[in-house]
Amino acid sequence: MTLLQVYQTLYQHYGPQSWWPADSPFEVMVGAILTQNTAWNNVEKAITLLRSNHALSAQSILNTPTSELAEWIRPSGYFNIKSERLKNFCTWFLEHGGLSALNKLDTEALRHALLAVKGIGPETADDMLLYAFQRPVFVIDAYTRRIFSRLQMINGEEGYEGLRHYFEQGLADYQDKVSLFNEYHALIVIHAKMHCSKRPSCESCPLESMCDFQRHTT
DNA sequence: ACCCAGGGTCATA
DNA sequence: TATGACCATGGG
Repeated sequence: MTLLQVYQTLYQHYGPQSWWPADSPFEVMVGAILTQNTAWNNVEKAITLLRSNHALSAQSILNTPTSELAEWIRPSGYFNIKSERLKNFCTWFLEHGGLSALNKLDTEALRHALLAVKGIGPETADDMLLYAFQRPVFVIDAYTRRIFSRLQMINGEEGYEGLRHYFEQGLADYQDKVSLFNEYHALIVIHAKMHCSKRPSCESCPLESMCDFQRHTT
C-alpha cells in the first residue's frame, strides 16, 4: 500500500474538499489558532463573531482589549489562552510586514518564524504554511497518526518531524504538491470524522480492506 | 453524565 | 526526552 493509493481511495470516495474554509489567508491563520484541540463547528461561531465585530484583521485584533476579544472567541473554547495567542500572532504578523513581506521568505525560514510565536506549534504552523501561504508542507495531526498506524504504514510513535518527512518523501514524485497536500490532509480529517474517531464506525469505510483496526482492539 | 474535538505550553523528573 | 496538568466550549 502506498501513500498515493490511500489518497486516491479517499479522493474517489469523498471527492474534493476545497479547503481551507475561509475568505482570506489571514482568516485561515486565525482559524488555525482557534481550532487547536477544538471542533471546527465551534470555531465557525467564533469567527462569525469576530467578523461581526470587524475584528478579522491584525490591527483590529490588536486594538481590541484582550478581555473583549476573549468574549468574542468564547465559543471556540480555551478563550483566555487563545485570545493571548491571537494577539501574539498579530503582533508578529505586523512586525514582519504582513502577508506580502512574509510571502517573500522561503518555506523553511517562514516555518521557523511561525514556530517562534508563543501559541503556534508544528501543526498550527503547517496549517498556515499549506493553507494560507500555499507552501508544500504536509500537515500531521492525531487523525493522521491513528489512520496510518491502523493501516500499519507507521507505528504511531514517531515524532512530528519524522512523520512529516515520511509523508513528504513518500509523495516526492508528485507534481503539484500544494494541491495534493491540501486535499490529502482535508480528506484525512473528513474521513476520520466519519470512520476513525476514537469510537470508530467501520461499516462501509472506504479503507476497510486495508485497515487493521480489529486486530488492534481485540 | 461522559467523551471528544482540525494543540500547545509549562513544570517536573 | 517524556510524561502530566492545564486550558474550556459545544455536540453526540
